[in-house]
Order: sequence, then C-alpha cells, then structure tokens
Amino acid sequence: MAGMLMPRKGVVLKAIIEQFIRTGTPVASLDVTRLYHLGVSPATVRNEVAWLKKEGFLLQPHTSAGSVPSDKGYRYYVNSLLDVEEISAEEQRRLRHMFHQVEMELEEWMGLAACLLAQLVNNVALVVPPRTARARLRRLHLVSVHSKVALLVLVLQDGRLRRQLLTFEDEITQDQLDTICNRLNAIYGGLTRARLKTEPAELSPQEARVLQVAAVLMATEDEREYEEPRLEGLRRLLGQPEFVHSDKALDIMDVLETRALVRGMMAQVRGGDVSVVIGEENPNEALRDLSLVVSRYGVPGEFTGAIGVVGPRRMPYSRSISSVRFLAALLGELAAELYSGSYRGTQ
Amino acid sequence: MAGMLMPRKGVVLKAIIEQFIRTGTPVASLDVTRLYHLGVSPATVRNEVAWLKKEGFLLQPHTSAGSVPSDKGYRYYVNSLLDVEEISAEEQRRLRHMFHQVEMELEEWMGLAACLLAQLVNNVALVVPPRTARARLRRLHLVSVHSKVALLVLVLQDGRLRRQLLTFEDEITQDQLDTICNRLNAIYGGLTRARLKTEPAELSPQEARVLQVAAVLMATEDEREYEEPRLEGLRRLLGQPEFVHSDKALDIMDVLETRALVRGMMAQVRGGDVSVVIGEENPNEALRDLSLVVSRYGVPGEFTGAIGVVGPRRMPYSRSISSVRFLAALLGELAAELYSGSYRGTQ
DNA sequence: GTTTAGCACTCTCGGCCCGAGAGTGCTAAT
DNA sequence: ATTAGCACTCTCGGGCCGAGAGTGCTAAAC
Repeated sequence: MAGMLMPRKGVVLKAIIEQFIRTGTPVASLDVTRLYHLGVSPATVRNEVAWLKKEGFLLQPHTSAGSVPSDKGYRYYVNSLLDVEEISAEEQRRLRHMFHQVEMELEEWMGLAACLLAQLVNNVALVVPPRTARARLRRLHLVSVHSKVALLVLVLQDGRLRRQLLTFEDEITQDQLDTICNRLNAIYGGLTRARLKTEPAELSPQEARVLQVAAVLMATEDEREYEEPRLEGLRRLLGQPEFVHSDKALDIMDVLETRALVRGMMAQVRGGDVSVVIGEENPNEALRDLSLVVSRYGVPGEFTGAIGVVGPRRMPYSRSISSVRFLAALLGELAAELYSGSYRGTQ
Repeated sequence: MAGMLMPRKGVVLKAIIEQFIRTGTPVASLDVTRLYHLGVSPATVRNEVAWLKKEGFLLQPHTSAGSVPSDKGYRYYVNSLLDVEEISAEEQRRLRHMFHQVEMELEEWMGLAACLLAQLVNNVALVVPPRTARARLRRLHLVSVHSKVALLVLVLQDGRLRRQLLTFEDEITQDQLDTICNRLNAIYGGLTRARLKTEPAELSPQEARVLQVAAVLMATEDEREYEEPRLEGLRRLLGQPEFVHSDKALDIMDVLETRALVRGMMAQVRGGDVSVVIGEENPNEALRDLSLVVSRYGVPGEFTGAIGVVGPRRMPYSRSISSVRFLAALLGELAAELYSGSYRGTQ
C-alpha cells in the first residue's frame, strides 16, 4: 500500500473516483481534464492514468473503456485522499430536532436513524439495537390475565422489555401476584442472570417458578446474538445501476434475509471511530460486492449497538462516513439516557 | 362471469393454469394433452383452447406461443375449479408443534408464522399484528431510572407493551412511584382512553402527569393505522421468473417500503374466510401485478390482525389458501389466549 | 355434429455480422 | 517532462436470418 502518491497522481485518482461515484460509468481521462481543469493537457493525464492502472489503483473493464477504481484505489482514496466534510451545524440541528419530536423510545429512535441514514446516503442503512453484554434485571411485574395465567413483564436495566405468559397450578389473584413481585424485586432487582441463581432466599413455589421463568428469559437474552436490526432503504440499494441486472440483487436479498449482513457488519466494527470495508476486503464471501461504512455507538464496555451503511463499492464515502459518525454519536447520547440514566446530551 | 363451463373446457382450463403455475412459461395445447392424457386428441384440445381464448379465459402473449391464464381465467379457476387440499393432519401437528417450541410471545408467533408461510408458498408472507379497535389499559407500571426520571410501562389488555421515559420536576423514589401505580391501577385499570378522561378522581400533580402521558400513549395506539407487519420471503418473491427483469422488482420494493402493501392487503380482508385478489382486481394501482391471498385472524369485533401471501398472479393458489387458512386459525387461537385469557385451543 | 389428421403460416428467440464510436496506447516532436 | 497526433482495439446497438415452436385452418373420419 506504498506511501503517498505524487501530488498530481493523487489529484487525478481522486477526480476519477469521485466522478465514478457520481456517474457509475467508467470515466475517460479526457473527461477528467475537462471537468477539473488541471492546467495540463489530456495526454499528461493519460500518462498518469496509465501509471495508476499499472500500479493497480484503477481497472479497465475492457481495452477501450475509461477507468474504474479498484479496491486498492478506493482504499487509498478513503485513507489518504478523502476529505470528510462533517455535517453542517445547521443540518445537525435539523436532524437532532427530528429525534426530539418522536416518542421518547429507543425503537423509534433507531427507526428514525435508519430512515434518515438511508436517505442521506441513498443506500441501505442498518441499525443494530444496543445491548449490554449481560442482561441485568431492573424490575419485574406480573399482570393477571385470568385465574391461572399471568403475564410476566421484565424490565431490563437498559430499558428493554420482555414478556412471557405464565401458567400457575392454582388460581392466583392480582394481589398475590403483586406480593410475589415486590418480594422478588426487593431481592433480585439489578442482578444479572448468573446472580439470580446464587442469591439465596426462601421462596414459595410460585415465587420460585416466576424467578425461574425470568431467568430463562434473561438467558435467551444473553445468548441472542443480535437483536433484529432496523433496516431501511433496500429500495435505494436495489435501484443503484450496478444492480439493475438482478443476479446480484438476488444475492443481496439472500444476504439480508439470512442475517449474514448483520453478522458481517458486526464483525467489522472496530472500536472508536467509523470503519470502512471495501469490497473484497470483506471476509464474508457474500458481501464481496459491497462496501460497508459502520460504527459502534453506545458506551464501550457497557452497551453497544452498531449503525452503518451498505452499498456498492461505488458509494459516497465522504457523505457516508460523516453521516454514520454523526448518527452514531447522536444515538449514543440518546441511548445513554435510557440505559444508565446519566444524560450526556449537548445543551 | 357466466355459469359453469362445459366439463371438458373446465378440465382443460384447469390443466393449463396448473401447468402454467408450475412452469411459468406459456403452455402449449399439445403439452396439456401429453401430460394429462384426457383421452382426446391434441386437435380437440386446440379447439377448446381456441374457445377459451375467444371468451377471454386465456391470453396469448404473441401469435405463436402457448396460452397464459388471464385474470378472468384465474378467477374462474379459483372460484369453480380449484380443489383446496387442506394441510394434512400430520403436517398440522408438525406446524403446531413448532409454535409450542418458541417463546410464548405474540411477536415470536407472528415471526414464525411469517417464516413458515413464506416457506410453504415460496412467496412473500405478511403478518399484521392483531389489535383491538380501542386500546384498553390493563395495568401500568413505573420503574425508577434515576432520581427524576422513570420508565412508564403500559400493559394493554391485549398484551401489548408500550413504554415511555418520564421526567418529573422533583426527585421521586421507587416507593413513591409504586404508590402512584397502585392508585392509578385501582382507578383506571381496564379502561379505554376515552374513559381515562371522564373517570373522576382526585389526583396529585405527579399522578396526573403519569396519567396524561399514559393517555397520550394510548391515543397514539388508537390512531396508529397498523402495527409494523412481519414480512418474510422477499427473496422468494424476487426470485420468481416474472421478476428477473428487475423493473418490476423495484416497483415491488416501493410498494413494500411505503407500506402500501399492508394498506392494500387490509383493504381486501373480508370477514370470515380467506380472500383471493387477482392482479387487476386490486384497487391499488401499485399491486396490479400481484395477487393476494389473505385472511383475518383473531376474534371478530374484538381484536383482529391479518395474515396473507403476496405473489405474482402465477401463484400456487390452492396451497396458499390452505396455508393461510390454517395459520390464520392457529394464530387466532394463540392470540386469543393472550388477549382475553380465554384459551380456545384444540386439545 | 363432433373429433381428428395434416399442413401452412406466423412469430419469437438466439446467434451472427457489421459499422460507429469511444478511448486508449504509442510514437515522435516540443 | 509534456504534448500532439494517429492507429488500434473493443464494446455496443441494430439489423438480418434461420430454426423451432405452436397455432389456425381445412378437409376427412367417426
């Protein structure tokens, strides 16, 4: 991946990539000369292009077509050429405002974030709900459904709700249920699943039963790999010119339906900032035609989700990076509020 | 839509439609003769086919191709020719069993139903959550998040959960929150939104605030047209040969993302049994290329959702109808358990 | 009158060819 | 190192054609 390109080679590469990202058709050296008048003749540009091809930054679909960026080209572009234009303060305010207008609920925020992101980058946006490494019980409630059946509602520390129907051997009233709740909450509130078992207590059969079901629910939470992610903008992705001949479109649907995308995406989120994965760099076979721009959000070590963009290699990287970065930060703030109660919002 | 077709005309039409549903290519009269040896010569079949074409039951893509069913043909087929083969008892047991293996939760059931249906019919399956016409509050809970913030959890009569963060002016403890809960539950449990306002009571400012937020949440429930539906098998639909040229595929994505499909589908569910809507019969412009097989499920008048299949006109109607019918009944049973507590399950 | 056989006719589909156009690569001059 | 000029290559789209499929019709048979 060598060092820096000679300044002009970089300019040419950048011009070609950005032109290609816009139009999607191979770009001719002449076009570059015309559109970004560099003060040199087309022939000079051709020489540079020839060199970039030789070195593998550009590809030629066929002998006499313009050039197309290779993965190596994109990579160099993203690492060294790209100037990420952060979202303007005004735009940030506008977006923030939208989040304050919807219900104060994580689900809503994620849905909105996915919608906005998809719109901003005109590709598929994916938001994976944040979760704690280990589910922690905040509180449980029992609601009588009828004489022998009750609805168990678990409120987890991070605000998630789980419910499960529960059948008792004998009839049981709401008052009795309330008593059970109060006792269990007093003893087990704030504990992880593992601690539910070790915490000693004398429990009635019913209490034991409720506790056991709660433990099972929390266990499935702990084991669940990822929550169902929000996914938006499929239509935009499939509308990209690279997918009009739909062989690839079907592959994409496969990737999405099998959740392979989520797993692939989660595998790529490095700590801290936004990661960019380009085409063949992707370890997941099925994602080789796609590029990913992803970021974690949340409080590292405590609870994390992921948000990202999926699109063809030919993707507006600058816009994607800035959008993902901004929304990740925003979601992080919002989620922190729900999770730990310590609101770290700006202003 | 005339009366019954002469017996043999019916047989021929049925044969052609079923063959076309299998293969997707226009079917030649000769093929019919070969595959379903009817004891008549190809020429006779050709005459019948000619008649069916003249009457508009069949179409010819071009002068010298086989025939393709028209909407009128499909309609006659569905109404008069189709013998719906109900799902075998053994299969029913197998499917039922799967529902008893997952968590006892409506969400899970709907997801499973969508998956199974998509698989059974190899098309898109859609499950719209059941809902009551008017949300009814079963119980509410308050969970302290931190000193001034609490999580309000609403348990609706039909088992749905809603939550909302709530900020108080002053610090408030869990004990105080519990007191508020108990009072509000005693007064307002089981009421609809409208009744929340009329029920007179002396409330503290905090209680009033909680009640007000609860009322708003319930109002948004009442107004919400349809819940986010479960949708499965998009890949299968897009994989159908009629969509390999992806112009239509994009249209479909549009329909799905704009929720037009759900609205279109809900518009078509008649009472009682499974409804079939074929192509142009669909009032919704965007669904003109698709056929729907849908059914309500739930307890009419109390709470209803919908389940259905979306596919190209060329769809396995028999299988679709029996699958939808069965799963609608099954979901109805399961949901009834959650909703009213009156379990009407078999066995 | 209905059914059957035979045959000509029509229309699509895939392959092929070909010319236009685009864009490069090379060479030689500046 | 840069530029001008030119020949070369390769794709793309259109038009052409032959094969094959399937019908529609007519005339004979039951």
